[in-house]
Amino acid sequence: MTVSKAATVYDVADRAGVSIATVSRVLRSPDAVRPVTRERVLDAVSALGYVPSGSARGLAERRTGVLGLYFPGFDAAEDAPPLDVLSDADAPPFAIVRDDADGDDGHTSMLFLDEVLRGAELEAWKQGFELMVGVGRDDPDRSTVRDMAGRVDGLMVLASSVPDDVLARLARRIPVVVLSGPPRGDHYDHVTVSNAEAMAELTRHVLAQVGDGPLAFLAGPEDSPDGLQRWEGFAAAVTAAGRSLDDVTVLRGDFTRGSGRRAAEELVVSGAPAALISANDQMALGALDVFRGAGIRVPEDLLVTGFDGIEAAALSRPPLTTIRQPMIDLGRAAVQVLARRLESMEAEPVLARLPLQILLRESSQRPS
Amino acid sequence: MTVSKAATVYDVADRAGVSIATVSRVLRSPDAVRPVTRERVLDAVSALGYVPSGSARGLAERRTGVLGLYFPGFDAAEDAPPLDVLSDADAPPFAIVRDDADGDDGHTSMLFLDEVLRGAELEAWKQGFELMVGVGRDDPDRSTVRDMAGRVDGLMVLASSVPDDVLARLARRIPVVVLSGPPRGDHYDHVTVSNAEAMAELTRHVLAQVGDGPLAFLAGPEDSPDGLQRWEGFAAAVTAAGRSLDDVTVLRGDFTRGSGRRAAEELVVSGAPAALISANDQMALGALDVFRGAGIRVPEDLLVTGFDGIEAAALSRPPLTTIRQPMIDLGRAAVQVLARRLESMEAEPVLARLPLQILLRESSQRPS
DNA sequence: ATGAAAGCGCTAACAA
DNA sequence: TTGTTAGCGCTTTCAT
Repeated sequence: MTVSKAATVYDVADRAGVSIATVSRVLRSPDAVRPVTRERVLDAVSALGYVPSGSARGLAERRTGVLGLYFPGFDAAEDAPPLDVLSDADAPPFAIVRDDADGDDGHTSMLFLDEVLRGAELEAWKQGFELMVGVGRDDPDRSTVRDMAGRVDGLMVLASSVPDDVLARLARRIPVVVLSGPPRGDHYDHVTVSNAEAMAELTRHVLAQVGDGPLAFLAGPEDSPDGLQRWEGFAAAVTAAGRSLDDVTVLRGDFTRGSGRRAAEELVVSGAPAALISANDQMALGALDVFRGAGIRVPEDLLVTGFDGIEAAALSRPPLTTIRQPMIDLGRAAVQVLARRLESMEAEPVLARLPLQILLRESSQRPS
Repeated sequence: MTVSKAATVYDVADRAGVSIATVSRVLRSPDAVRPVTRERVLDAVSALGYVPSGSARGLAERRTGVLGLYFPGFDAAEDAPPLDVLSDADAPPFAIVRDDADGDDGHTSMLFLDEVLRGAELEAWKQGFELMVGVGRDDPDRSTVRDMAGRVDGLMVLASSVPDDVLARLARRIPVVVLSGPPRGDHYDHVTVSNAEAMAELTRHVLAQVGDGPLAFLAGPEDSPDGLQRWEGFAAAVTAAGRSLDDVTVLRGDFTRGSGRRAAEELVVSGAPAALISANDQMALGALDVFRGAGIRVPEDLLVTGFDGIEAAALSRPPLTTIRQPMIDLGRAAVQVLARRLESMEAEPVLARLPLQILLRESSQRPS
């Protein structure tokens, strides 16, 4: 644990017998320095294990080279058990668990965020930025995101993870790009996807098979913008096909597997439709479970589709047709937009839309 | 895009009619300031949309309040397609894909890192730190991790993502904790798991069922420290049971599903053992596929176990017994260790070992 | 309770 | 090509 009190430019300059300006030059524009001098400086640098202070640089340069990515909070996190590695040193090296669990809800939603993060990190690296991440929690004064805003050159904010007023304030200091979700005014750049259009297309695909057989839609919570857009896409396709929405059985869930199961049970009781369009995968998977149990065959008796493209959707039986968000590309795109913005603050606000992938799988293909 | 040139303490001080020292006080120790004054300052703060500069703070305070997390690179990333959102504005809103893919290799390994990250972020938040993330890539001069080191108060490094010399150098400036993987000397704090012990325990569990029936071990690549530790745990349990390792059929794979399949095919030809212990889940899953195809029943004819606890292991048929790394806790523990270290540089290096979870599932339970 | 002033470590004019 | 020097925006003694 020998952490010496960090060498500075002065130390390096001393040791190399040059001025601090020369040290700085060697690091930032090596060619502006005579090779011999440069060598001497570099030697001093490695001898002292010198690493420039990001804070000092940031202050002098008036830019940090860091981009911030801010996520909505995943509830359960706050009350995670108070792990304490340091005290229980002699814990057993393993624990045995009989595991009969069947898939956890909630957990999965994170996977999307992970992918966005990966995309953002990749692109940030390509563009020469570092990445700082933060998660929105029930922070009374939103201090985290504000702290972040003070440390980064630009901020990427996922959907509704930051309330409007806070966002507006941060945007006065640094550029902000809003990711995924409905546009939030023309003061920010946006990167999003065409939820409604893709859902409409998928609905057309289903309608083409079921003709005017009975339809059910499994909706998300009322306050979900995504859920709403998906419903709108569905509704548009249905009406465009000359059918009335009154014929459609609309069930409301909360995006969890459990709520999907409950909805399906209702359907089983009231008589199964020809197709069930779900606003997300989790609910569709829950429904699939129930249908299997009830002896309703998918896709022979009933077509089912989801939305999101989670991994479990590919592994279900039958594999679930779904629409996949290009999460990695969302992250990458956000960084690109931000990087561009950083170069020209005057340009018009951007609204980039990324294409969704409709993954046709067995659950929506009626056997001919 | 109205990004004004960021207000500073001076602006706030002017507007509130106080000195910059008072502004600073209001923000850092509000009680040291008379309530009326404080109000006046806070008003100015929100009127101006003031957000303190992290760089200036970091410089003055000599600590940034940021922790760094550095991952090994996931190869394929570098040559990701050169996405360009800004140019193709009128791309179609969706694409239709007939998806018959059966599970992708490689991708999954990332999930672990994601969880570590989540744990680290959670704990960083609890401890009042921000988190910066970086991925190790084939960076000639490792500039990314060095940049990070210059910006953070402490660094968490995953396994072998940073070469020894670089690591040693960074550790001269800031505390470093090494996560998961074999200890790398006593200059760093470590947080890791007991690979070998857990594998030994799992092996005992299997041995208890197969008696002295023939055993096969599906090993990872030779140069994998994890793979090695797992083999050692297995070997220890086998010898402790009074059996010779010469009886064991050892197959070598590369941690991919494909290599698991190939190994299983060999086994099918040469005659299946009573149990197959695999060094990771992917390979075990590949093997499971082959056995099913060959009409070998798991667990009736053959027990199979994996290692890692990936999601697909819970969804396979039969569900795969495996050992799960406590990835979230690894992340949390790393932050805890780092935070502790930041308070006392003199304390002895820590080596924290987290317990693994042995998840017993159908694939290793011979029906009685 | 508040203000004045000295840095924190670096970059970037400007001089030499 | 190299050195001198004035900030960058904040925290923190030390006075008052």
